[in-house]
Amino acid sequence: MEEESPRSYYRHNRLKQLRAFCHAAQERSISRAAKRLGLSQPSVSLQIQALERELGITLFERRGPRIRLTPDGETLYELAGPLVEDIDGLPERFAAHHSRQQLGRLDIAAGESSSLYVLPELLRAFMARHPKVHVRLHNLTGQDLVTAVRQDQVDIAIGSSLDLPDDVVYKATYTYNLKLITPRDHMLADQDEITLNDLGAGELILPPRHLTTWRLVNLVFQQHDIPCKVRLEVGGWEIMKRYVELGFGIGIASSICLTGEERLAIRDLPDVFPRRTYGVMLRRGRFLSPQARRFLELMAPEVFSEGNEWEGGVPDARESVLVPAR
Amino acid sequence: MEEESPRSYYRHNRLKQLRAFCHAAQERSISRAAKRLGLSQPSVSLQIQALERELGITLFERRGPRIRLTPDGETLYELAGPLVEDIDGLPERFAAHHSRQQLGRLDIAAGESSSLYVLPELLRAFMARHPKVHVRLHNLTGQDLVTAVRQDQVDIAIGSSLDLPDDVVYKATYTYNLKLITPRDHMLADQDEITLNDLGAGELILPPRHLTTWRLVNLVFQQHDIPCKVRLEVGGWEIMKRYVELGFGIGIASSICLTGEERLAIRDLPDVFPRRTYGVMLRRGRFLSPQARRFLELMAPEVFSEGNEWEGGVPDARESVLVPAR
DNA sequence: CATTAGCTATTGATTATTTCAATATTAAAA
DNA sequence: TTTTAATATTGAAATAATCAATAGCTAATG
Repeated sequence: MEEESPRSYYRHNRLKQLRAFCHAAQERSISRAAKRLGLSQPSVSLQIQALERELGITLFERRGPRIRLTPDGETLYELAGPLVEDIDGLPERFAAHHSRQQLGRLDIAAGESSSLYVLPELLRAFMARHPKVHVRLHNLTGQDLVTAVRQDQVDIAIGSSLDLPDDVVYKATYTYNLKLITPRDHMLADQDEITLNDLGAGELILPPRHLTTWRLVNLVFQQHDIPCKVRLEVGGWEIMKRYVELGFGIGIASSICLTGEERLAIRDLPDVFPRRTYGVMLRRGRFLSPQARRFLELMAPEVFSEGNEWEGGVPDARESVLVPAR
Repeated sequence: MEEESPRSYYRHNRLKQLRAFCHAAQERSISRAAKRLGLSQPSVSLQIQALERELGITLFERRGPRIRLTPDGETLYELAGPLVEDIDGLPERFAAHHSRQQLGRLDIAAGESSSLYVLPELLRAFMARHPKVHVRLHNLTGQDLVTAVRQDQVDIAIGSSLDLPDDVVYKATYTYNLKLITPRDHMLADQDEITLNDLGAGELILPPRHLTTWRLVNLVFQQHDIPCKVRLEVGGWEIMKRYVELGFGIGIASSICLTGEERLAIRDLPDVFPRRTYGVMLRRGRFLSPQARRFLELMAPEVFSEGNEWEGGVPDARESVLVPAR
């Protein structure tokens, strides 16, 4: 009786059969069930017969114009009734799930500077507005950021990166300059013009190699063929500022990490240093969760507004990180 | 976009769509899903497309030869996955439910005499064999017994009834005589022949009017046009026996309730009293639960054996209660 | 006891849906 | 760039669902 191929196992429209059966069981009448289902009576009758034939059981006593559930029918109704209701109510339940967008998770990858200086304000606003979203902030740097985005380990990444693969989109949202920081009593603090040579002359304190700034600074010196003596490589911006204050040397830092409370002299750098941007990295073509979309709207409404090219679609524009934003 | 008629609401094969979707989500591949389902790749692809169209959402990112679930897709998979599995596993779960026949309920309606003298032995055996069946013994009499059977309030009824409607089948399983019971020192205890007139002469104690015996006795006296003086009507067999012992009169009782331990004289009645039968009442055409079928097999194997006309079918034979069984 | 009312089953033609083979298209990998 | 391996599309064929008409059944009614 039972065939083997998977094809035959899923045969016919089992749901339609069960629906016909369940409604008939509830109404205690095939005709009424047909009316409720918007079908003809023979249609419902045949569905139930097919179900009985395929299951090899009798579901209804049929004594002329009356039908009654058999014990088997009762059993099946108990099993199938909830399932049919659940499936037929699926669109509504889905919509409900979808509409309370407060729920869910948001995974953000960010570098140290983003985490320290860019995100706090943003996250405060976002979490206030979406108190039930569970946010996870992953600390990654450089290429790991890109990898996390490519492999869907996070919804979005915040940071700046020099070279991006084709399938990652970058949207710059903040622009910052690199600044020279020196002790207040340093020679360069009052000097009119500052040249690359002044910087390369020594005493330079740089952030760790895996940060974009390190690579950027190195790139500039190489392009201008100017040697660059580095005194110290430190583990982060706050540490660099501290060592500059203490007179260990001069540093090049993103203006983003300068709050104005430091006891430092802050000077512009020569124009050869490009402006840096911080922005969002997304896997190209990624469908964003509602939470992620909300976050992006909050972060840069003019770029990620509801209903623009991001809406459920494939982001297409690319921007070089080395080109100033706007 | 959404139509209103119930017809359009249940349209297409929603289950097939969800099945295609869920398998594709698990396999992360439409082709592999198709293979598992025994379908062609375009078939599954089209099912998923239809589902997306009808739900108005995108379930998969499609970037060339790769697909990934969108957030909406993940949500739907969480909702629909279990449902699809449940429905596709329904035949197995049904079979499982069906095979552990120990479970379930058995509703028996019975009169006082059946409950007191016929059923205990039967129920002990049945309950020992089917320890998990929940048995409910309903105490009803006369027409209520019939009503309960007709309205499916009980699975079966045990008792004897004088007139049965067409849609109730009666199967006699035990035959009993009516007996005359008197005090041991009563005049009739030693009399050779006992006539109707002897009985009607007075001192008769009868059971309550709603019992079959009462109607039967009355019928016999009426048919023979013999007056019958009743001294006392009591509430049950045990009570009647007690009052006869105490010398209040003589009684007519079913032999079924005479255990032999009574301090009574027991005499046969004139032949004009028909033999009574106790038996099973069933609604004609009723599909019996496995429990009920087991009980009947136990009660009268020769009548209700596995695989005879009762097997899921319509019992057809009728028997008059006034015709001696066998 | 025949009749009616109300329901279900059956049938055959019709319609809608699903399916497949062949083919086009796509994007990543070689 | 070509290859590869996946999905999308298409149009025709197979399959399943549907309906109108009708037959059959039972219980209730006069």
